[in-house]
Amino acid sequence: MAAIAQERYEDSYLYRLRHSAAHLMAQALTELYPGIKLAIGPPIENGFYYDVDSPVVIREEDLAKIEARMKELSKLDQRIVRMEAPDREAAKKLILEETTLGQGPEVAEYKLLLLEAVPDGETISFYDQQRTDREGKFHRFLDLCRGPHVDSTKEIKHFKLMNLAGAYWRGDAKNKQLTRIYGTAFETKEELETHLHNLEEARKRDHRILGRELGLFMFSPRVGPGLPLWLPKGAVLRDTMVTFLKEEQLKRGYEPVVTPSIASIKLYEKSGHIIAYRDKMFPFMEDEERETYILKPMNCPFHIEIYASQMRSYRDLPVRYAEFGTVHRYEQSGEVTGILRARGFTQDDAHLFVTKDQLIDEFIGVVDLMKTVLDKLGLKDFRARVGTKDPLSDKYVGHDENWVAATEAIEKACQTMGVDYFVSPGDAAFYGPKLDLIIKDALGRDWQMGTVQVDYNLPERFELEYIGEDSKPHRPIMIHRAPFGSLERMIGLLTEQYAGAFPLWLAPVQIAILPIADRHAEYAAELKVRFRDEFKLRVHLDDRRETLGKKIRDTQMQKVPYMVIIGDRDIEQGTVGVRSREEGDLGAMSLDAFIERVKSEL
RNA sequence: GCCGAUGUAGCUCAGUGGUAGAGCAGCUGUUUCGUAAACAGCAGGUCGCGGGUUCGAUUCCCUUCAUCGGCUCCA
Repeated sequence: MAAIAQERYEDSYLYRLRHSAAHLMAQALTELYPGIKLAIGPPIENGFYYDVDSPVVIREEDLAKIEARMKELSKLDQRIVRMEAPDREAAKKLILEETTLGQGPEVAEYKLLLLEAVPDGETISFYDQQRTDREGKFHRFLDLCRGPHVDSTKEIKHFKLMNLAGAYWRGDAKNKQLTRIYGTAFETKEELETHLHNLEEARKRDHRILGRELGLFMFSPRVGPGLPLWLPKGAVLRDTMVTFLKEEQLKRGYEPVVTPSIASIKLYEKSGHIIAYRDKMFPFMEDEERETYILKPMNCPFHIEIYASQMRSYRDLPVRYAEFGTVHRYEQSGEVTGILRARGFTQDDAHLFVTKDQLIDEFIGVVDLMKTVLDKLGLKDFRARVGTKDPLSDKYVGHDENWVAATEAIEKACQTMGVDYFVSPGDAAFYGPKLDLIIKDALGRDWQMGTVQVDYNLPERFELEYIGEDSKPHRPIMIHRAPFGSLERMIGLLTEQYAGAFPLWLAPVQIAILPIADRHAEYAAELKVRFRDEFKLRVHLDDRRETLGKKIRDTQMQKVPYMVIIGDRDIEQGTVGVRSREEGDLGAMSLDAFIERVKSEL
């Protein structure tokens, strides 16, 4: 690949511009909301934000007012000047005396905390927005900041405040929730408009909208939030994906298993989920007279029971149990997002029980399967994340030495497979480190998709064993893996990636037959049977009494890959009029030629 | 769960302190058509649910539920 030296976003003018726009917004906020406490205001991927602690509630309708004041402040052509504090004490003095603009030391609350967090030896810098008014009076807006910034507020011309959100101080839910104001800024008006236009376009690709329009899935308030109902077309899509993966897994030595949706609480006491996962579980099925049952949030304990049901020899390993297992997790109400984040979903789950010596190879095998899956689905834009333990959290189970060994195994497998990855502390499962595939949705949000997790802990808890060559019992290692992650999330994401125009092999309806007039319906119906039974294609016959133009329009909006139009000429000559979703009218061709074309694309 | 916003017909959206409209979809009839919306008529809504203010609430207020954006958390 050509090595074009590309400027990092962090080093770009745009990045500085957005950072300065955040400061400009802070200045406007300070004027409009006396007593407001500024926290942090960095540039981000598509703009910037500033977190503030406001004495009055800031509402969406206030954004226009803030924006208007920013425009005025921009035009004042304030010089943006970097200042460095010689030491911590001087910095503190500046914060208290200059950044507060006479509003009292309490407005500097967060800035003082930020100052404490600056490591020793690092330069403490401030950025000042300065101007002298007509009377010769000097004005400033000073903010503790690493920078860098643009030279004048005049440069900040093309910006827009986007939305409001609550955001916890330092990203910790235990801390106070601040008000975050998001904005975006660009160098030119055209770029800003293009960005806003792209956002509009992205909304049209939203899987929740397309899911309804294309008849894939729905939600019902009588069923409950986050519990999708799969409609016929969505169910076909699921089946298609399941069939594909089952075939791949069969080639790779997986064995199918099937397990129930609920289990006795004893199973989860044994697995440790009851402690680590309780707040994510649906309410327990409790009854004084009977045993308590739990709706399963995970499949692993069931597969473990199957493994543990008999003596295992080292000759049996690796054992690979696969199940499309439907699980239910009580996600917090604010985090349910269509089928990307549902409360009931089906994992393409499997658990591999391996010896220590097999771990790397098996892990490599899983990574290879994932590559195959991503390739088949046409997903190219993903990142691989190695999730490791957060050293500050106590939510994890298991011995440290196992965590270290498992993490090393994952990294080694990635290196062997040539997978580019990044390490992310705190993103491990509670029972072990993992490799996750991260993909962005239409709105640019990251989603964790496929996952591979090494687990030394559950075999320990369940006292799993196999008899080794030495005739002695040994503990197997488990690998949890789900190449899709879940059918729901993967289908939601694919819907957005393809804007609903699924590739031929996945499309719920592959071919629509459109008879032109009633007299062509009988022939069209025969053709439908042939497409379905002889050529094994998913076909829909549109025999409504509508004009051809109407049928074409409706079919196109349903994103069906091929339309086959049947009129007098076709019946006489044994042809079909073909229209492709992407290429439009392809004219008449023989049925054989059309089938050949379709087959070649599958 | 938390912060902000939204909730009117199946969908997209108007609208008002005096109990509601449009387009598309649906139904009926006419049209039988060659590559992105034929024509006409009809029907369809406890204005998310509950409470309050008021002579009167879909409209104002409160509560609650759901949804959307974000935070936190996750496949």
